[in-house]
Amino acid sequence: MTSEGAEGAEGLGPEGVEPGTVRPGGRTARVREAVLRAAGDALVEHGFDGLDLADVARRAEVGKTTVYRRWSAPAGLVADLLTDMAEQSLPRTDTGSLEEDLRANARLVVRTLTDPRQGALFVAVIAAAACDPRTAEALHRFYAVRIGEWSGCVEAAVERGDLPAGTDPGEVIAAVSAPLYYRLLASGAPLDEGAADRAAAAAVAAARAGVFVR
Amino acid sequence: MTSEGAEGAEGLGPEGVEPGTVRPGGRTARVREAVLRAAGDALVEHGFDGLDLADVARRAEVGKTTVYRRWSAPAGLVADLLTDMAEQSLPRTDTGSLEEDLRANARLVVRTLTDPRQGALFVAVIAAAACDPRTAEALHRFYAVRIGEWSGCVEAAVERGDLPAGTDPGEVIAAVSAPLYYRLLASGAPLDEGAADRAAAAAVAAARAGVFVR
DNA sequence: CCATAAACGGTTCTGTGGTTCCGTTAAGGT
DNA sequence: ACCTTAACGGAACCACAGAACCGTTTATGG
Repeated sequence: MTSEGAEGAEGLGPEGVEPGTVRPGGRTARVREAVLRAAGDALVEHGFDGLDLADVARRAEVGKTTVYRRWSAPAGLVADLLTDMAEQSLPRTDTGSLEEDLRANARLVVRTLTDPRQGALFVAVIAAAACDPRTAEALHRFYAVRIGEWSGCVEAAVERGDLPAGTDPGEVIAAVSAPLYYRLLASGAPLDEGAADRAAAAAVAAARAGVFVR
Repeated sequence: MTSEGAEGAEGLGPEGVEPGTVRPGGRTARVREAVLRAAGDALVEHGFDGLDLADVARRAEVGKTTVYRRWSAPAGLVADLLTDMAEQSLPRTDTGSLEEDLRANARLVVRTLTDPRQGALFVAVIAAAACDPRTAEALHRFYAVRIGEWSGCVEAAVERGDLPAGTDPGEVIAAVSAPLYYRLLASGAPLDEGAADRAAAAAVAAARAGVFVR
């Protein structure tokens, strides 16, 4: 600390830069990975409101100071977890039939949401997003990625004249997921294969009717 | 309390009965009302994770001991708030046209969810439900009531042959709300009148196609 | 109208979630 | 290979959410 000219030193900004941004390699990356995995486990077990950062630190075998310093609040940790989840994408099916593709998508969503681990994780993550704007932002990005991944099969359907020209692919994909999430979060109606197939069929019917034409 | 034969007295169960159940009149009812109102305000302002029971007590001008005793955890308070919300229902429209009715419903939902107070309240309440099973239960009951209230117009449409026989009214109503809640909670897509009208149109198209026939 | 105890409410106490401090380890530039 | 300092980690510390205690108010049955 001998020759700093402008900002940075002490007392000027509340914090210089986010920790983990200047030296993101080696140890830092390893810590992040371990903490995010531990956070996922903790969320599955205790839900969002039961998320204890000290517990996460213990699971990750990391000092709790580190967790508090890098992610401050529970919501921040979940937000980071979400950006991580958005990166690891699963490949979509492409059968050449819109019904089939959307049904496959719907069933995948149901399988995910009813899976003991994944389902609990999604519920917790959505709870977190409903509590914190920055986490909500991260969640929106996550779904934008997921919707983008599956838009292809709708675009193909439009291409081959199976759907009206100008149909918004994202709207169609979202229309498939929406009823399933509504069951999960709001109505509590059962999430089974029948629900999945109905969701897909409803989206197809609406799309064919031109409801999603921009 | 002179001649109770079996349970009740002391030391048997951890707590005899829930406070507020034996003498629900007068003061108790007044307190409940004030606390629920205050809880609503607090939820709107700070969200579910920022819900502080002491703060609620202060707003309601009630001892914080009372709040802790009667509702124990924040989630319990929200659950009670939800049963209260389920009771005050708004009347639905009945224009005689399925499209019109569903569009009115969709627009009402959008108006509710985008209203600064109501919207925040719903988000907070859903967050609470995503954190606690008993609150989730209360939320499911709430939506069962709301869906039941609007089922009439679908039943009428079936009656007059506007929809296939055997169409499940609840499914149709849920199909209207689902995309709107999906936007609110998951995708973050804008919640405007266009979205409402599309949601209603999609539900109608799917229902006409017989997707919701039991 | 009175007696009983249900429910309320102020105060005090405590466990713990989160912060601060400071020494140690190891990225990353030269 | 070496030096600077970003980032980690243990320990002591603190504020406050939530429980426990006990006296006061007031529903409710007779």
